[in-house]
Amino acid sequence: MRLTLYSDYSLRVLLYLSHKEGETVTITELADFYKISRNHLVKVVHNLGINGFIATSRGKHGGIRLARPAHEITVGEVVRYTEPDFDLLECFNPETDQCVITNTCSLKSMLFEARSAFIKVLDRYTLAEAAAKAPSEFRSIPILQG
Amino acid sequence: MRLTLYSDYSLRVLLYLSHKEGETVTITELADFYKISRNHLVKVVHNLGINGFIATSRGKHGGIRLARPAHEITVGEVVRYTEPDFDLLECFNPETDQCVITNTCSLKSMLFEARSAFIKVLDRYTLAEAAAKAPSEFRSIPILQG
DNA sequence: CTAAACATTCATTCGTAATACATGTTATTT
DNA sequence: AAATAACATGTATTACGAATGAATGTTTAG
Repeated sequence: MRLTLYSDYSLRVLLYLSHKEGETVTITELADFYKISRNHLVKVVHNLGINGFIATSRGKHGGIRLARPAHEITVGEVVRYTEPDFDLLECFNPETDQCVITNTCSLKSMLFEARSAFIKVLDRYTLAEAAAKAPSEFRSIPILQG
Repeated sequence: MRLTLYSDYSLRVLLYLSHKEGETVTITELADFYKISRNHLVKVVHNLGINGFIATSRGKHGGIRLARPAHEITVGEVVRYTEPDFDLLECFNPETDQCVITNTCSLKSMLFEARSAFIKVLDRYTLAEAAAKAPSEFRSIPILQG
């Protein structure tokens, strides 16, 4: 279970902008700071603009900045717009589901509930909080690797 | 955000065995019932055996059956053993993390908490419950597709 | 001894995330 | 008006790992 690097990069861009709220930042500056592919960031920034998280301006002295205050944008909201999907099981997508027991097993609703719990946590946190130093780690339940 | 088909198939195998608790079932029977690749199931079953979820017996009249009662095996436990990892962000794996802000941002702890909430829900449900008909859907928080 | 079953390893396919590239559009500056 | 610096947008390529396939080994019942 992973988020895409795309979501990861999207959050990093918004975090950087949160630190410099109000200022205009260029993609090149972001790529240099994070030491990641400028080409990939181009797409990430483009998408963030389309979804209204950032305001973009072209031309000389152009760049990007947060379109809304950092304390009004939740992490959950961002992730919902950047992840391609949240289809945990085959049966989550009725278009492609071919499982023969979809109608008689309740795994789907269990995973639905788990997914909701996941998103709910992320909806409680804003970019402003994420940009602050981590207060502690919430890893109360250890994850075992198979 | 997805689980692997491998985890999906693992759960399906255990669900089938839950329905036939005590009986011995062959991989071929499972593949026929679910109409999925027998080769893939071979691996799934092998892994479930290694991790103690099922008891396997070779030779004529061999097969597999649950190694523990269905009501004692939680969905969360299974998923933890079948998913390759739960590394939601690059910074989740210190071995490969190259993010330059890992130490000053708190996204990691937020995602940790969300992940714990996710697993916690799945730890509440057993295979016995999953094998029963779904009572309802818990989809309280709608997921938007980017 | 044979057949039926799982055990185990290796090889291949395939989807898609990740990346790279090329060209277009806009706006500022001189 | 021209040059430049920035984002916009679409296309192509690469790379990784999940998914699948195949082959051989081992065990057990009859």
